[in-house]
Amino acid sequence: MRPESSPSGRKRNPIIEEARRRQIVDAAIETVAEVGYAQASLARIAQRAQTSKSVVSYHFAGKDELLEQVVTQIYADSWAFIEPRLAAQSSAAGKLAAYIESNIAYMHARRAHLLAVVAVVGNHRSADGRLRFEPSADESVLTLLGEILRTGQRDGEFRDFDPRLVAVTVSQAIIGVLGAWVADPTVDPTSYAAELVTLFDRATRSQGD
Amino acid sequence: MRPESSPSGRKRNPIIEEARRRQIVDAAIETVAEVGYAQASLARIAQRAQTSKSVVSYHFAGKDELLEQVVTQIYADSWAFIEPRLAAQSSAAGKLAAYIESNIAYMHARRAHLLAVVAVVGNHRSADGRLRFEPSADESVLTLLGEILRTGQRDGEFRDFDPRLVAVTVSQAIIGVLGAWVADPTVDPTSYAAELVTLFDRATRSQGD
Amino acid sequence: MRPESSPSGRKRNPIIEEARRRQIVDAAIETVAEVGYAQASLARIAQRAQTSKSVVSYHFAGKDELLEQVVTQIYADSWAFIEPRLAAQSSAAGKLAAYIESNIAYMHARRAHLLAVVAVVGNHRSADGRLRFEPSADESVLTLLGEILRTGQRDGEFRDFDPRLVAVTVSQAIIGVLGAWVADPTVDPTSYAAELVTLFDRATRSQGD
Amino acid sequence: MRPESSPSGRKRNPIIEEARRRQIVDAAIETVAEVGYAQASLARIAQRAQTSKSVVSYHFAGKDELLEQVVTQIYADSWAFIEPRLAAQSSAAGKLAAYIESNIAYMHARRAHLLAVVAVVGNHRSADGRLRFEPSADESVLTLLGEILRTGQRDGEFRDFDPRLVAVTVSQAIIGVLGAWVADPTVDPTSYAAELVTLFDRATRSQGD
DNA sequence: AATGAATGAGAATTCATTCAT
DNA sequence: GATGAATGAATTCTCATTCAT
Repeated sequence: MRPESSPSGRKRNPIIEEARRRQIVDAAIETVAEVGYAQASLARIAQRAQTSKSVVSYHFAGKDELLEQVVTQIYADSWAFIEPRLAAQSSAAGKLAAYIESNIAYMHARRAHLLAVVAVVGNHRSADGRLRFEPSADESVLTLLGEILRTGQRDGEFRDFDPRLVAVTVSQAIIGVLGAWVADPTVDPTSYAAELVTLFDRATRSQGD
Repeated sequence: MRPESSPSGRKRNPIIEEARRRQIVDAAIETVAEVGYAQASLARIAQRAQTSKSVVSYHFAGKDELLEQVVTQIYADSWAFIEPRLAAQSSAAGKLAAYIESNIAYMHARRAHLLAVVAVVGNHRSADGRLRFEPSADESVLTLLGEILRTGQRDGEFRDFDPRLVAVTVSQAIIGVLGAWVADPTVDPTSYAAELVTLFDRATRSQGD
Repeated sequence: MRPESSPSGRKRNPIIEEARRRQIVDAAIETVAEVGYAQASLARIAQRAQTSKSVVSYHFAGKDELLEQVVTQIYADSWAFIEPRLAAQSSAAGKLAAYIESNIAYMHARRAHLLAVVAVVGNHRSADGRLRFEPSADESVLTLLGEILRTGQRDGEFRDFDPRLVAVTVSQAIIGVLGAWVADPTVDPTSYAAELVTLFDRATRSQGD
Repeated sequence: MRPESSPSGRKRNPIIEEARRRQIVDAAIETVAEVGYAQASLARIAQRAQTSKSVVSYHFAGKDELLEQVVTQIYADSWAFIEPRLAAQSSAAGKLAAYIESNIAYMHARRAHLLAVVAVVGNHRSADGRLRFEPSADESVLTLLGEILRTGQRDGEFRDFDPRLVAVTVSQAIIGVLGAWVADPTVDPTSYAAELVTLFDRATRSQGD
């Protein structure tokens, strides 16, 4: 439950404290990316962070909190990258394209982040045995995509389809492209992203366009 | 999801031996589906198979071989279901639709198989730390889809696109639909499958059609 | 949870199994007696039993079950010693004296048992933080003593007093004598037991006697 | 429960220093009372004292010194309560009754103190593994009781018995009454104390009385 | 063919203590 | 005088595997 239980507020020395936490979270990301979820022990994470298990335990309530931070941090980072690129587009089709391309671009530059989120989100469970995070694509992402798609339909940009299905499909397609690149580094995610944009453009735009 | 034969595995008393192995593999599938890859210990699997750990160890060289059998068996089963449905179609578009629909239909009827393959394929690693199976969509599936798509392009059914990208996207879309259903059982995979067929039809067919 | 989870009944090889469990319980008794409850780790117990921690974990579901066995076994052993001595007496006063003397005699011959029960009963707690056993003197003992005392009152052997208070006092007096002996080995529990019998005889017998 | 003065403990800034120490000792008492000796960690004690572990470590040489203070302080407090009540009695029988009643009255009003002393005295050990305090009833108490009893015997108030045995028995009886109350709060320690006085009166007074 | 017993490695976590500031 | 950060030892427990029978 966080270092000590100081009577007053939350953090005590935000400067050092937060730096250390970040360093450990980064080590956790790299470790999970490299050896996978099941093999990512606190010992290994600590080793990569160049500390001992107890330091990790000091800064995080437990493995659970650490792994949650991994996901939370990656979600926040990626959203900070994607959001302005979305905002720069006015049409629904433009936003959809920006979403696909910025997502792929972000992860293309951060291979470990990609592997870590996928691994943690797909495996991390609470004590009751249920997955702690939404499987594969998180709910808020689907909501966001759903809104873009629905807006496009209302404005006549897109044809009639089930927005949730297409949202799921877009999400998975992005992961697919990234997965193909991870499995075979000669794959170019950028050009695949462009192909994906074309593909979904055809799949979604209304007849007349 | 994978065209290949099931065999391998040296036998001792083919008759009883194989029954026992099957029973244990089934228990492994259910266990992984229920508690996830990381929590699926031999003890838990043995418990569900109503035996003891040593029996499991006796019939399989180790946990590795057992989990490989899990994937191998599910690939074989699903291929036995899908293959005839593919063969019944003559056009590339028909084959593509049959692929999508039969894949989803198979897993729709076998939730545990779906969860188990995804979990094992995404997590199981050899001693050197590399994934034992191709991540998310295995190579032979992509090869098969790729051939269908290329044939369709050659025959003018499909427009010009990167067959590998579309193969990856189709594969992932199927997983996406199934994932949506697992997360929310009110989702109807059959109608989603139909939507997916439409979506990819639009995305792939050549201009004039 | 016991070794494995064989499909059939409880124990598998009662002969070896039970011997090993007994050996470990004995080691636990000696360890707790020697180093106290808080310092009695599974490692230390295993060491004294000339095995490894994992053997202990194999035969007992956990430290909890082991320590419960410690208490259960000592209660059973001591009762087997005391019961016939109680039965040999017909009067309530005789039974009371026999109870005091046989209790002290039993523990006098088994110093480690005495120290272990006291330590475990006074310290062992369940996850919710409550003591697992009745504190200091267990309920069934008080019930038994209470019945003897009440019988004596009904038959006119004993004066009028609160049977529960006297039961508690007798119980504690026995522990006191044994504690005095443990702290100072020159104390003779046998003669103290005799003194105690006299003391409670005077304290309980009805006026006229 | 123990005639002795509280002092010791080197001071730095007597005024604030001593207040802080007292506060921490109180927190230790409550913690031990609530969770037991083995679970009373410095972290938990600090938490209840609304500070951090390092503050505790700063004010006390270590956990050992803190727990010793717990016992010392309770002994001093209880003696301050009991002593005047003893002094008010002139006869040995009166002093014995006053001892029993004031002891029970003190602890009746301070449940946490009772639980804490019993727990610490029965468990706390020095590095060599020996109990730091005399087990269950400490020596000075027995000496005091012994003197009362011997005086009573010399003056003809009490019959002939081993004063040490009776001292031990009285001590344990008091703990027994308090233990019964702790286990079952409906028990009334005051009336049990009165019963105890009667019981020991009968058990100790000389024949003719 | 089958299995109960054993085992050592490694898991997460808690602990009392120290130290630089 | 006070404390946040760090740390290494030790805790219980689970694991996959091996072996004698």
